[in-house]
Amino acid sequence: METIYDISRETGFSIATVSKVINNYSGVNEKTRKIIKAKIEEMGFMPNSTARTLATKKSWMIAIVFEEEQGAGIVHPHYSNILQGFKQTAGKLGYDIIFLNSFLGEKRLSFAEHCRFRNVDGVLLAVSANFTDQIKDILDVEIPKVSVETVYPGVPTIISDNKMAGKQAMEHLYMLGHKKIATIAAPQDTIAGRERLQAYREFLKENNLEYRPQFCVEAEKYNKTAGMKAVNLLLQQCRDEFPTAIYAAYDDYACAAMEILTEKGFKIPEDMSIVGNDDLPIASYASPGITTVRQNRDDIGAQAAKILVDMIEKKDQMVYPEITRIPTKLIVRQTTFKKK
Amino acid sequence: METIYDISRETGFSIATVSKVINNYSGVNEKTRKIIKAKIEEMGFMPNSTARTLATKKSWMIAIVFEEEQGAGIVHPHYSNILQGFKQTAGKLGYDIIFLNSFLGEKRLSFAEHCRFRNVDGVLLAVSANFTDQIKDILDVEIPKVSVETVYPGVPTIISDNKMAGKQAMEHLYMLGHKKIATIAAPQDTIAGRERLQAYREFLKENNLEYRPQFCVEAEKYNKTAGMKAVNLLLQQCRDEFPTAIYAAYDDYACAAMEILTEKGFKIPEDMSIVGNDDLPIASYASPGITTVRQNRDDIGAQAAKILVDMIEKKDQMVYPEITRIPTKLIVRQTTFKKK
DNA sequence: CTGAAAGCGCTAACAA
DNA sequence: TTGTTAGCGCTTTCAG
Repeated sequence: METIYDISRETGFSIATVSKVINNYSGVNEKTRKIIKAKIEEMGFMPNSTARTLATKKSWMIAIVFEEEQGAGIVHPHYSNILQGFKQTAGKLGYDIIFLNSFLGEKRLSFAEHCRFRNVDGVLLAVSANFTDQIKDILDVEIPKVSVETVYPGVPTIISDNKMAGKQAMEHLYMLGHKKIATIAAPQDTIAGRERLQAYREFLKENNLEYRPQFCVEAEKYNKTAGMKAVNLLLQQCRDEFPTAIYAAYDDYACAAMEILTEKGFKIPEDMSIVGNDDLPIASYASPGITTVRQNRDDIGAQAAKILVDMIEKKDQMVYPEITRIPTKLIVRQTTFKKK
Repeated sequence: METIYDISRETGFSIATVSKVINNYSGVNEKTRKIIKAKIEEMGFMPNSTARTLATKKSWMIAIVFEEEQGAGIVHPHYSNILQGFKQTAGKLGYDIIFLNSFLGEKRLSFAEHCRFRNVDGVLLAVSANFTDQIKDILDVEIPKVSVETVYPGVPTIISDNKMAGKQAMEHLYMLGHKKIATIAAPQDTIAGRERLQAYREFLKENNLEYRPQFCVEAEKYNKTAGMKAVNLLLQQCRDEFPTAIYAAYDDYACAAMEILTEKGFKIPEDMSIVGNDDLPIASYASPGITTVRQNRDDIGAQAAKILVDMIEKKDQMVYPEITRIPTKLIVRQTTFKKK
């Protein structure tokens, strides 16, 4: 592998000057710059990031922390899409992404230790609230970090505007003429869950619609099984008077509702309108396609990258927004119906 | 940040001895080892991987190359699950995963250049055939690499046993009494597509079932839209005589078939049995759940990691299997039915 | 505008 | 068993 010494030797200039042209520094004669650049090209020289990092204390690497549980982390479409957006803009800003393992060889390593070991410049926290225990050591380390999905004190968080999401879903249903709208809420120990439910209640109030407790159930988890349970409970609670529409605060719940209702002889959307939330792949795969509120995951990732890089590069103590909201968007498909 | 110099100063031993205990080398008095270890613990010292890499030429990093197109790469459940498996076993073997960008700052960088820049020890190619152009420069670089999904000459490939998959699907259908089995083949410019179709034809032959060309269509891509097109073509071709079962070589096609057939008044599985392939999330989400052949992605990832690390660590020119097959498994759900 | 030299933190001969 | 020393490839003062 060529080094700056090779370039130096071949061109007759010192390694210092070579280094200067590599880094596009000023204070180099245009002529010598040309010569050196040509030689670099000719020899196919590529700088060594390791040596550079050792000298500058800057690795141009961002660590990313995921959960490693079944169905979560990188294999979940929500996170992988955020990562995609993050990676792309971080890349354009010059940073590569490194995945932190909780192992270093056979030895267990905390995420914080691992960050130090690898000299990463920043970290992206992409974990749900119930993973907090395993990353809390990282919260104390002084390195810049941002979070998506879960809010940690002192860590700028980039997250969907869940209130907007809930409102968009409700507004759509209301515009279609629905007044008796039930909801399957997401777990209330997550922000998304709380805010979507809050939006539901606020919408009712603002539009002088009655809030009926029996129209409101909470799923225990973000998955279809929990959704099934919640739907069954809802149906049981509403035996006397059915809603005409459901705002399912997570697409899996919408999916569960469709399945159960269809089985019970309901026609979707004629007998029951359903709006999901998130626009997971299943929403468009399902038949009929599920009307839902899309999270702009690309943008969440992109904003997270931008803010993180800002934090890394502007060492000055400027303050970063504790929480950045990314707008959501209603996607109308076939599970919602104009009430006659 | 503490360095070995700090440990050296505090304990009175030289940095060489400190280094030796850090690396668990022999030739250090047990007593001094204890002392040094204690001090390391006390000061919370953590070695600096950058300095280590510079000195040893080994980064303990594996690069991973993904496609960056819509719906492919990391956001596709197939790849993200493989990555999950890969990451886990690579991690236990001491390696971290780094994502290569095609950018270094504003400058475009080839994957090969990027590998050199980052001093990675090996690379995992996780791309489909139609991405070959963009990675072919990496094929020439001398660094160890493995591939999943696509076969490149000279690169050990770890991939599902697609023949087994096709056979398992067909056998299941045959055992249920089906003789008129159609197939929706996956693109024939991919190995998976070719092998699954081959298995279909071989199965027919081995069991003296007639091969009818009109029972066999090929989708253009690995997605639902292509599946829809293929299914419509199939139905058109079979107007005279319908099959009683379909082997859809990709779950999206199975999904498409279900949707179209249901709409046309078929009852699934009573009127038509369907077996998919891959066990993507949609297969279990769908209602009825799709019987399919599962790819063991965890294992693909794990094997890939093992082989790659072997290649990295055993410099000797031992030969690695050009292609490693990972067994598949039939997952019976509700879209297959015993023919009366 | 150019270059000499120190240093980033660690490893690995080689001496002692 | 321990320590000295010379790098690894690059950046960065500071002289010239």
